[in-house]
Amino acid sequence: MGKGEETRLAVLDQAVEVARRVGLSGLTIGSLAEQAHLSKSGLFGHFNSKEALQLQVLERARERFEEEVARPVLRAPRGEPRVRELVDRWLRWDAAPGGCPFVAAASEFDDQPGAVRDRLVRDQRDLFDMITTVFRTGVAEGQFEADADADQFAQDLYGVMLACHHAARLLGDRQAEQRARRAVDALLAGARSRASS
Amino acid sequence: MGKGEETRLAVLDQAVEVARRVGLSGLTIGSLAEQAHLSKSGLFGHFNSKEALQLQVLERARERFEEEVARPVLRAPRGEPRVRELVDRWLRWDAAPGGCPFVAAASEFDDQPGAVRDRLVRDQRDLFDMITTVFRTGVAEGQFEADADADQFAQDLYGVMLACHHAARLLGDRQAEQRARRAVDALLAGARSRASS
DNA sequence: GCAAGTTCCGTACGGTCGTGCTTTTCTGTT
DNA sequence: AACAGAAAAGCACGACCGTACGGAACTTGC
Repeated sequence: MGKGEETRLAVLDQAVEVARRVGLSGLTIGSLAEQAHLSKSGLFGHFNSKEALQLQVLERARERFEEEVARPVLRAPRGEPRVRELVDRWLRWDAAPGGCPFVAAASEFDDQPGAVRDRLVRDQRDLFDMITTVFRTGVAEGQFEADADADQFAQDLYGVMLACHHAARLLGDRQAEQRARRAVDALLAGARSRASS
Repeated sequence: MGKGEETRLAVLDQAVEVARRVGLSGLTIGSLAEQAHLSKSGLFGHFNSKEALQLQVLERARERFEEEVARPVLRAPRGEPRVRELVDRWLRWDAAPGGCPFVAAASEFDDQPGAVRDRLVRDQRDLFDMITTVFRTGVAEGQFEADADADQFAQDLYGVMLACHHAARLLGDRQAEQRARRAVDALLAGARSRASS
């Protein structure tokens, strides 16, 4: 890895942290350069446009999410344990200072067309697909009701995470995470296959 | 109402619409002035600072929410009908072009201290209080389990709304609202008092 | 240890931001 | 109709934004 690549990654890692707090459009070349001990033009040279920077920040955040959440989850036993592993890791990811960068970015760009929004939509779709897949695996294992709606489960679970994010972050509610876990319990209880007959 | 007050309100109403799309920090004096057919300084004179403008936008949004959602809800029959009325009106409010202005503002300011954030927290707390009150009324009516957790219900319901907001707005999912209603059904089913013995 | 190429800095430009000041235009009252 | 006060315009400012370009400083391969 050349020197350039090295500093580029360092800048991106820093930028992801900043974006958690101020969002993608809150990022500025100047302040990022300052934090990286670079000149504005020095930093700019690595990206050539602000939009490219934002896209790469998004990509880096996605990589991190896959490392810390998505991939490890697939190593947990199929079905309910895997769902719980997902929730655990997701909550941990979300609890990082500044919260989840995608949540911040999502509400910024949900009405602003462009490459960033497109990328964001793709990532969010992938996330939903990941959830439904994990859930459907549980169905295939016979742990969840055969006619349970995976898309419904995904949206519900996402809502639990968002509510936790907001309650904890904005309102400073210490019990938000605990409530989120209870909500997941209820979700799972509703999906669990009844031992009928 | 003098002329000044009249244009001030017109500007604020316009600003609320804009803030739904670009957030509170996305508001700029210049573009607002253009839309209001005013000069920058002409508009600025009504607020004297951008932060004051943001605060007044927040206040106007709150007024609107109370008119369109909070107050009418209290006229619905206590208990489950009232909860459903809340969900109905809230979904309608949220479906307005640009979505809910508070959702946009909340993730912008959840990590940026200041008067705007403080105001936002207050409003959000009031919203949660409203939900818990509506729910507890249902408990008092005997429609919901006596030991049901109103705070849990509020966070869950808020999550349903947020998930709907994001799925519909960012992902363009047409079925998001329908899923939200199903989620509310499940929530209510879980809270409904069992006709035991 | 020198040449080639990458990495970074200095500086500058046009633009927009929020914000003051002064002056003109409009409103409402007597 | 005249006048006092409010409302809006005009203009200027300093700051910061993203972007561009040329040269200095450093790496790297030979």
